[in-house]
Amino acid sequence: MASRNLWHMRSNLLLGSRYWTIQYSTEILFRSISFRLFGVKHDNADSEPSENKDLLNNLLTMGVDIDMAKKRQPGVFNRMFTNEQDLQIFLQSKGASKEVIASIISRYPRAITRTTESLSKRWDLWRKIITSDLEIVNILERSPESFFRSSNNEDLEKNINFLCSVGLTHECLCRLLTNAPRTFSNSLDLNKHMVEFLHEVCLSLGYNDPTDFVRKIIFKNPFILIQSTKRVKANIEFLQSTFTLNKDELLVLIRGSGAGILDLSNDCVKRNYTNIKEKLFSFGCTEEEVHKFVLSYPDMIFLAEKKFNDKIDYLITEKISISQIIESPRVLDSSLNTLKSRTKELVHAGYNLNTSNITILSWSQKRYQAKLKKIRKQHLGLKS
DNA sequence: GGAACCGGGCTCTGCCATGGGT
DNA sequence: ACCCATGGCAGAGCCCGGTTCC
Repeated sequence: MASRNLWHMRSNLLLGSRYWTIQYSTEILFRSISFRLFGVKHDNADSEPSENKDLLNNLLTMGVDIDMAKKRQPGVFNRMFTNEQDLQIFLQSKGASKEVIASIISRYPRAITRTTESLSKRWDLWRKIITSDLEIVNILERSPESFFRSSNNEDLEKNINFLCSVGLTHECLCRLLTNAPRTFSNSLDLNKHMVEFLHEVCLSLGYNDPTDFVRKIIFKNPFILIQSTKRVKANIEFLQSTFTLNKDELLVLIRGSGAGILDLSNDCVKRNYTNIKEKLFSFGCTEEEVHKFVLSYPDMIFLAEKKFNDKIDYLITEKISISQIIESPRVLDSSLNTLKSRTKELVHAGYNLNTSNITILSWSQKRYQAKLKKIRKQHLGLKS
């Protein structure tokens, strides 16, 4: 997933500027909200509304991309009161760099409408779960909307209590907030709704410990609470009908290896699965083989058409048979680049992929290198 | 000792639509 | 008429290593 890979880049960019803080002065903390006395929309469309000048100047000084901000939330620019300077001071005190703050406001301008008191309270609630300010800054930089979209701190607090009552450990809550921060900006009702839905699914599948079920699913798939029940329901139905699973089999799948694919958009699941099926049919596989193949490694449904086909086609060109692939579905775990470099190295070392085991293609780097070394040694021994 | 099995670690935002409030 | 809060959607992998098995 491209967006997931970007995360590393983003955190690296942040590293350079994250290790500095500003002494939090109470004088600064309790500064009044900046406001424009005549903060109503100007009638004269030709001239820049004078009431916006302070705001625009402030934002420009802060390095905010005003065009982007205006495009995203134009309403913010018509407000009488905004709080950009206090927001900046607040975030700086938490260790956010100027660039990060500018990026946050550019992407989620409504952030400047929050009061320092509200921000401070919200921050403290997040700090109940996440132990360091910098980690929170990191999340905000990734996803400003998750923190700023709601100012309902009461619901946030109730959400935390609710998720605790579901039986999630502190560690799990931390993972949830780090990976799916939107979960905590959901209304309490929305989160409850999903948990109730999962309870129902659990009971309908004949498992009488719904709490355990929900805990397992959230552990396996921290993103589940930011999906719609409609989406999750459709995906469960898809799994059941496509693979004609009985209750037990479905239960094992969705709280195990299939938990992740509940997040995918329904079209995407169907599209990717159809592609897998057609691709394998084109090599003469039966429907039964396709089912067995996908169920043995459901995550392959994450693979978009191009990636899946490219990997299969590449392996075939390397004289690996389709039956070898469906016997070892986890080889598709590896990136195309890994598959390419390893097949080349192995062939060069005298390893016959067509007659030997191909699971080596998906081993961890450490194990793979150790094995490759032995293969090379063996090959040299045979030659001499 | 080496491979198979299997589970886990990382990891989800940015945009649009809509209903409610003023 | 406008803004805000919030629900929902599209999008789309790779790697590691502990334990068990032979």
